[in-house]
Amino acid sequence: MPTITLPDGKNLKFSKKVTGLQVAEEISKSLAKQAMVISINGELKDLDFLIESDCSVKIFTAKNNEGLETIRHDTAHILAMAVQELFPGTQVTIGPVIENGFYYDFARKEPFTEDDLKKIEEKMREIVDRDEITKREVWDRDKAIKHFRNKGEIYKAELIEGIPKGEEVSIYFHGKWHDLCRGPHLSSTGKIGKFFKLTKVSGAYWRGDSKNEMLQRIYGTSWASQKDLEAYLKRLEEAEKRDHRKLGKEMDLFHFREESPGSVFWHEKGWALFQKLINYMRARQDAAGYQEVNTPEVLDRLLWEKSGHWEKYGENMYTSQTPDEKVFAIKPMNCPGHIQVYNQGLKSYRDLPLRITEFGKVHRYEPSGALHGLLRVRAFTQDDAHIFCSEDQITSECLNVTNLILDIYKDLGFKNVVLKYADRPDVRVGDDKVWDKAESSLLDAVKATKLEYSINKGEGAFYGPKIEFVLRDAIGRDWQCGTVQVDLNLPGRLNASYVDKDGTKKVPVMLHRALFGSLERFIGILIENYAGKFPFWISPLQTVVIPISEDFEDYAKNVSEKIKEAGMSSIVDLKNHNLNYKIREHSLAKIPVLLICGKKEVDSNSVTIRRLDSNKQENMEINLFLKKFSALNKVSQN
RNA sequence: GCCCUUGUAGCUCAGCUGGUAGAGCAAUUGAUUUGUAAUCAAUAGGUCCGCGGUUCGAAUCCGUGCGGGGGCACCA
Repeated sequence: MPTITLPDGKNLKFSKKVTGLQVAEEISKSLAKQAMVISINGELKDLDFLIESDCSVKIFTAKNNEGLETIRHDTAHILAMAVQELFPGTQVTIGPVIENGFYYDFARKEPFTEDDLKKIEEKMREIVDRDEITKREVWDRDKAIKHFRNKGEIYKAELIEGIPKGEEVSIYFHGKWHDLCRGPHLSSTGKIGKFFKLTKVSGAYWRGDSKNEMLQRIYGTSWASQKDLEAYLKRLEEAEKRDHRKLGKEMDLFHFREESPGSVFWHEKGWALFQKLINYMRARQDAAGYQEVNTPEVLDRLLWEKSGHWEKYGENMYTSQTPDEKVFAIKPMNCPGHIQVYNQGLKSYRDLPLRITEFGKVHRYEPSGALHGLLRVRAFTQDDAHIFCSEDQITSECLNVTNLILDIYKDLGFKNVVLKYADRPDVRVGDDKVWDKAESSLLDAVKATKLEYSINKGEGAFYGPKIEFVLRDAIGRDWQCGTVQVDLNLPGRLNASYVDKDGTKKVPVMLHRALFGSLERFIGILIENYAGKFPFWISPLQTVVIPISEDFEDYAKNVSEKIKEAGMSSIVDLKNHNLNYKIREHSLAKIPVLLICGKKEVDSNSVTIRRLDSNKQENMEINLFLKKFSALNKVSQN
């Protein structure tokens, strides 16, 4: 005689055992129709789960996340079903729900083609139409292992072997086809709907380990309605339009080429952007008490051996042998160089904290498959700094850095930032006591920001705990940029020291810190965030002056010169094209401000302003224009 | 690095089953002198990614190398 408590606190009494579906029917017919899954005391179950005793029940429809995820999970199942119907002999492995969709990994010799994807999709629709009934059975472990092994499903058999003893081995049937699965599932394949699409095929290692064989992964997306599906596909299209590789080419910012994979050839405009960011950073760091230095790009192998990089990071390092047969490495990091600068002259506790910064260009031999436009390169410029301090100064220094980072992100248009805090990994150097201190100091700094943070247990570097700064862009994507890491290792290894108050020599703590991370990467993110339409102050080409006809060329040139004198960038478009053409061209090039000069402007010593993405025209006296836009050219105006 | 896929003019792309390449835009030249998102015409432009093979003949088929793309792994 179960009594069922609903989320609103109401109780339903039943005279016998009931299924989730019956509970839904009791509430309303439409709910029963829309119901996807239920949860019993917080645990998700199938709709036909038989409720025997008192419990609290929630009923989920496609409008709930739980319902939507079940739809996706079911879509993954019918994908596997369709594949095995079309390509007998293909083994199924795992098929989880992921953000916006699902995938399923298959073991099959022949690769799936784009054409196969279409066929599979058709077959999936057919399976939905067949409306196969779902049935759940609990099997004996050994029976299940034997069953799948006999079927030739060795991966499934391996998965069952991995299920802890005592846990149920549940098998789900959709008609005759069945699969090992935890569930829950929809009551029949017809309930999934047809708002899905297979999106791509790729390789994926069995159990995510590159030592294992490679499986074929089919990705798909699945939604509660056609409208949702279309909206999602539209979002993908929008993201594609913002792709920094595409915009970089269109806007003539940079290019890549075969001779140096993963290294950027910056063009004039891209480099202007780069320089603006560096100049901005330089001013910010100056104000924050940093000293900027510059250290060699090529350093003797001996130093890298001493620092530990040769051993731990060697396979990612470029090396170079000189005619005298010495081996040098091209720096993958700036830290050893900065410690060498620190080591010049005796340091006292009065010198701490000592903040050394460098826009250092580093080279890392990244795996070819990892390269991705500006976001993952082999040569990049870090806005790197190393702060040498005492243990007591860790918290306040971390907090300084954090505040600086947040402020800088805000200036660049990113207001939504979350933190990730990572503590000691299993393999690490240093005393546990020192780790305790470092971790709590860092965590204090995290808490002091009052920002949302997550803890990544055991994900810290081998030399110390770290904070990572994740910013969210205009279309909701997350990017990891800045970082603060405590280093309990390197200063000692490279003999850094200071004389403390009591006259004894101590090893300073070193904080690694990057704000943007990599300038290259950050610019990639900026391009995508703004879709190439940068705020005025960082726009690489801020104004184009357009004379209406040849008669006004001198006037236009003069205006352009004045703009440059006022510290903004400007060109004059003297090409033999009409005004419409030029406006279109420069608008597509995402120039923020177009200035039109004709008779009217000459007569009144003015310009007519047309701003990007607006067809309003504003006439303004030249000096006023210069004054107004000079102000806009400062960061604080954004 | 691994799996799949891809490489044709400055750019975007076409080129069926093998018969030494084509469009639009851009460029150049000329005409036009233009008031807020494409004025007209002419001209020029290519080692079809590199190397090797099959073939009478390869952009096209095969092998291989390099690069790009999508994932996986990697991102101390």
